[in-house]
Amino acid sequence: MISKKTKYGLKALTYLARQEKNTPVQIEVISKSENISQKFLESILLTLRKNGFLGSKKGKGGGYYLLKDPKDIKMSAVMRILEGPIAMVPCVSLNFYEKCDDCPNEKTCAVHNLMIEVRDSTLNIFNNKSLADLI
Amino acid sequence: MISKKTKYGLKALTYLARQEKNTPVQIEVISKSENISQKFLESILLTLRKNGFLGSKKGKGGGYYLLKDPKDIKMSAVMRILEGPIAMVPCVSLNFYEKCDDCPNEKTCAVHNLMIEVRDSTLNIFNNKSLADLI
DNA sequence: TATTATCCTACTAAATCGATAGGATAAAAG
DNA sequence: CTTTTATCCTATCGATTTAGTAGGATAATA
Repeated sequence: MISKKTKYGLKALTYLARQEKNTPVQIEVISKSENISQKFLESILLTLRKNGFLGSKKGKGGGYYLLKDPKDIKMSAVMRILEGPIAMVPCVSLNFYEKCDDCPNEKTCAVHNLMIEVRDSTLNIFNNKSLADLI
Repeated sequence: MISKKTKYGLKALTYLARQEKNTPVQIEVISKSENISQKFLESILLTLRKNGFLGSKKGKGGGYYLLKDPKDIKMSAVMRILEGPIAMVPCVSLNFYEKCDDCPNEKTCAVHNLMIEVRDSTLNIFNNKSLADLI
């Protein structure tokens, strides 16, 4: 299960991707349109900006806008920023790898090998899906 | 990310599946072999028994044993008992469906449609993988 | 009757989640 | 300049979940 943070972040990104011009959209507008708590959304957009997905503008006429073409925003990149690892166990994660305390040998761990398969199939979707494909 | 409960449960099941005879194995034996807290494992095996995967025997020579042939234990069934939904959002879950509060229309929700794809690819693995395949 | 091992309920510390509060900062309008 | 607007940023918080632990009840075997 993904967190609401991730879900709301994805919804906000698709909202911005649907704008024809890359003119800034205020948090309030997105939050009302997508039924998301404004303050919560604010913190989500902030992390998306800090990670290079969004630009922002302060003051009147300000708001958030996409920095890249939706075609060039891969779902795998977005998911990793919002949700963290795509893998189901840390010992199988490509970007957030951690060794399991209980496992003496990954190679022979049944769970490990199963979860590699799951990771690959999920990654295959997220790597080949851009924000543009969501609209 | 799956919980440790799920991970430990899977490991315990594969441990039992590796036994040649279906003779009961004590919690302590599994917990030591797999480096799992004995009391925690106890509660996990209990839910696996209550859900028809394991049988148990009390007293000396007692323990847990598989009720079915490992070939007939589908990963999807195990995952649903241990972890819950396989889907990444409740509105896409086949067995644990819940409507999203914020979403007026599932059909047009970009996140919804993306997560259906992910669910199907994950389910495709778990449905076609039995406990026997893990060994 | 003693031993062994599961059964079962309740509790808990720590982490995470989904926000909320409130002021600082910067840009634009008047 | 001053007011307005909107993002920036830190801190806090209640609820829930996670990963166990405690301790006794129950049942089977020797």
